[in-house]
Amino acid sequence: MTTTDLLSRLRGRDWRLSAQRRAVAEVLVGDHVHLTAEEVHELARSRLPEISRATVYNTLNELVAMGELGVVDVVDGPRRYDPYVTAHHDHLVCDRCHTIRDVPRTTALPQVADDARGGFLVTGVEITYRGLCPDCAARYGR
Amino acid sequence: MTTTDLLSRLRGRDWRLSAQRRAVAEVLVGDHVHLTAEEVHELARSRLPEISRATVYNTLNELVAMGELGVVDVVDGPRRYDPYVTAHHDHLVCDRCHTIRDVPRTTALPQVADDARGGFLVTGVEITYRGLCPDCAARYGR
DNA sequence: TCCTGTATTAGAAGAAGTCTAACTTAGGAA
DNA sequence: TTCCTAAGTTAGACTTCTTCTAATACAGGA
Ligand SMILES: [Mn+2]
Ligand SMILES: [Mn+2]
Ligand SMILES: [Zn+2]
Ligand SMILES: [Zn+2]
Repeated sequence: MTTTDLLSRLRGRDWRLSAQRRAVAEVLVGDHVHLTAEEVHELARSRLPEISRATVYNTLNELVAMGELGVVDVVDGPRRYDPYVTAHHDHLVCDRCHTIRDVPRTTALPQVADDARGGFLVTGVEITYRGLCPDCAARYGR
Repeated sequence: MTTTDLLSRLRGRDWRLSAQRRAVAEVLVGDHVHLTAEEVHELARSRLPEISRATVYNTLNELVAMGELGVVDVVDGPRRYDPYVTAHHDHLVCDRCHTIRDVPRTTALPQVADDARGGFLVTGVEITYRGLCPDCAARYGR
């Protein structure tokens, strides 16, 4: 199953697609990618050397606000941006080296009990599994 | 049901309980509390005016490493510290004002499918519901 | 062409957390 | 008691990550 990629989705949007924004979008390709802003900047520069850090941040923030990009927060270290928003999936995060791995969401979506919701409007749910990646488990965990 | 509070749990530990550490622990009381380091510092100062920011951070980090304190990351804004570690529970986070509400974990723990785990050692799982708190929903949401 | 709002830029500024090096303290040994 | 040592504390510098600012560039419409 091929999911529509970020850049194609953006064409169908009312959003000016400048050279800078295109460079950012072109870099965020693939379903299992979790880049930092710094990595996006680095990669975008290889296409458009003069692109600035501010524009990268601006663009990433806009894409997140548009729902075209997800954010994964690793607690330690910079946020990561996830272009795979077309299907729900969860994340496995290594507590040691902060590697992220996608895992499909098999279980039914957990729900908040009505009596615990207390007027809160729930719009989404994130499941984060924590542990040690194979490398760190070998070196460290038992 | 009364859960044992942080300070009582710490007495049973091999951990020197200085005046500073006690001030931090005494402030982290209650089951539905999610304070920032800054807030902890502020409150601890009212008990022990000379306590420093470094000590507050040191103590919080140690308590987290000891498993006596949980961390909640709100994506935007500083981390929050959660003394309610005696029972698993999940969090409802307002995307607008970053208020956190505890919700009991009703559903069975989600599991990572064996074939997706790929050698990853899973030690925990966090479920975060996102949405709008009652106030923000009234002001913004539909 | 000119105008106007949007986009981009470099660098300053801000927020959050960590580190350093000096100082204090509390026990234990002598 | 006095001395010694390890652990704890402190102020403030520093790092990292992100946002802001103010100047400039650009693009599309009148
Ligand atoms: Mn992902
Ligand atoms: Mn909680
Ligand atoms: Zn790892
Ligand atoms: Zn809110």
